[in-house]
Amino acid sequence: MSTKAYSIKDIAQKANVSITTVSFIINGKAVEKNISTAVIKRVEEIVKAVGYKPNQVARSLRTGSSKIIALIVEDISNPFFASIARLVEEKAYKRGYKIIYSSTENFPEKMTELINLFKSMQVDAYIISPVQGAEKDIQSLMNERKPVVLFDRYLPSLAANYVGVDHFKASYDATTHFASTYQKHIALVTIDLEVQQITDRQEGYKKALLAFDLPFREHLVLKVPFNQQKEETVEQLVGLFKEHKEIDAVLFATNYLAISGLSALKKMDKLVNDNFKVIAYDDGEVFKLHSPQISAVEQPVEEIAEKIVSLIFKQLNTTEVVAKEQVVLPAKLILR
Amino acid sequence: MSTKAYSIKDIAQKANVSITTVSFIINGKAVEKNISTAVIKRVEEIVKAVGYKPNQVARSLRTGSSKIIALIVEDISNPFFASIARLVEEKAYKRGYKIIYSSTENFPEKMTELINLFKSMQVDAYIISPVQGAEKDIQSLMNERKPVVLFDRYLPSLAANYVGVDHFKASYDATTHFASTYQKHIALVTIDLEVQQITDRQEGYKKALLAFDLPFREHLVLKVPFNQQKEETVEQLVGLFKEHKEIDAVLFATNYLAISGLSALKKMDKLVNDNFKVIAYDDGEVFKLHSPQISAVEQPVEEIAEKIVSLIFKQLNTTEVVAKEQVVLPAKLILR
DNA sequence: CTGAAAGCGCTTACAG
DNA sequence: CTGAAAGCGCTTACAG
Repeated sequence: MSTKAYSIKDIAQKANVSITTVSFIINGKAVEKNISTAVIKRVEEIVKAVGYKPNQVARSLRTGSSKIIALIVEDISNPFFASIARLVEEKAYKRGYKIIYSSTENFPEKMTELINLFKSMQVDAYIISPVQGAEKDIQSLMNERKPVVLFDRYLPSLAANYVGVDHFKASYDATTHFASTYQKHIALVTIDLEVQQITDRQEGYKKALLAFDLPFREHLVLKVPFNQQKEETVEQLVGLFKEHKEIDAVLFATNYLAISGLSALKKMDKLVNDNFKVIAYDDGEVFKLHSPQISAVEQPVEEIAEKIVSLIFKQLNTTEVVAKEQVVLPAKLILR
Repeated sequence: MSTKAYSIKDIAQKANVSITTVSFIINGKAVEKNISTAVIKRVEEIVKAVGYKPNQVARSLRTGSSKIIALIVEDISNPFFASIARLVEEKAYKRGYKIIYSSTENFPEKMTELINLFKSMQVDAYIISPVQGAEKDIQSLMNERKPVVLFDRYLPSLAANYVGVDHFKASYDATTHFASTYQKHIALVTIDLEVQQITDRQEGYKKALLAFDLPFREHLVLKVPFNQQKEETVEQLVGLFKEHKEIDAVLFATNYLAISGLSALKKMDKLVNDNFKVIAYDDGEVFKLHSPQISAVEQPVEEIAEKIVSLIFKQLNTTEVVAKEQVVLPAKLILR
């Protein structure tokens, strides 16, 4: 039963040629190496007959390339990351690469550990949604000339490839939409992380208020602690809405904050309508099926994934140093 | 800049010992092998100083173990699979294993290809949500004594480890709930796959009707083609609800069917209430935030993941043949 | 047109 | 208490 896998040696023996010849043939170098058609045919038939697959581990050890790409995100089950994971997998697979993933839960130590682990696995390239404090680790990867693409979060101190969304514009547009429909007390619900893609959203909100001569009111900006339990966030939001009855519009800076927000409203029996408008971040079925439907800032997942993969393979396909690119894609404001 | 990684040889040289000694020390066999404390200390200090990490690829080639577990599902971005992926990753990571994933999109050929690929990567174990027609491939894995755990879908012809949910009981209970609140025309919306976990849901529905002396009406069961576009499904559902105005309850057999169903209702401006009840499959924020809230059959994701991982490691931790287990967990009917 | 041999970085049976 | 050496399964520079 327990059929030991065939090795290149077995094939060579069966075909009565050297393993060199077999290697050339299975690697498509037969013609280049002037192997006779008779030999090629004989070897290929044996390969097919016994179902021989070259041992990738041995190949990796010899070539230094594993055909594996690491995907490091905060949480693979987050719908945004799960979608990216799916699309990236599909695109990489077509090019003969597999994806190995891991979730950092936003811990820099976990990030360090993961990168070391992946290094020792001779992973060929890295797609990373970085945490604050991962700069040295990522820099070390780049020093070793490993293809790296950061996404979602930007690390300003790092000259790295990056694919993300224009969060400033997204929240500027969202806030502008509120202001242009004469909402006067626009709240922003965000998290207390000092990372660029979050602060950008706050800046966009501020600047849009300014453009409409609306005052920036500190107390209308709620910064929810990162990693806080949902129940607690809902409580905080109920508090905010009760305390500031003048609020007539809310922009939520993340998907899950918007979900907590809608839960809070449901709890309070408060309706979303022209006197209380809502825009969520990242679109999803939740928002489409809500009554009324909820407007949302949609990140272009397909384009993000495509860009990530193309940047990775641009590096993988050359030994030269490729100029770093920072790609910022527009989000789409979907009004409902 | 491009610092080549240190090898065991480098460490041995620096420490003035053989690579054998270094190997024993880094593998925790120093005491067992009676290495002197002085040597141990010297080597450990050098290892730490240069940040040496053993090359996993070389180790894999030598030992035949990669410390990688393959996760093969239909679609990693499906929330159910994404949650499982997350939990399995976390649990495996704690035990020193990493997860490599791939989506089959329900194609048996992709499944075959993936398994061959993973074999050549010397993956240590397999967690698979199988497609119909993958029996031989999975059997070949088991013949090679690779730990395998199937989940979500059961393949009756295979004596394999399996973790899943009692779908018969889940839909029996859901239908019973409808019947006991005097709904008379209970529809079932399912897909046209002849896999056990789907047919079980139909059987549960049928048997529950029978128990309440309700007739089984063919035209109240809609079998949506697998892989059909959402828009088309919504149209079909609108058609069903319009044509059969007598329907007063609907059980949806999957998460996405329920979402299509709610979209259809929204489109028709038809409300969910005591005259038209709905139960969805797999719980989620969509159902909690819907107005009114939607009842749902919830699969115990945490328990499923825990059981999968424990079955995998039971096999990984022994060389003996472990008796196969079929674990069927109860779903939870959440009434709202 | 084809092959012998070195070497990728480890682990481990064997020897002393 | 420690080391020399074989070998895991490949690829490739070199030789003929």
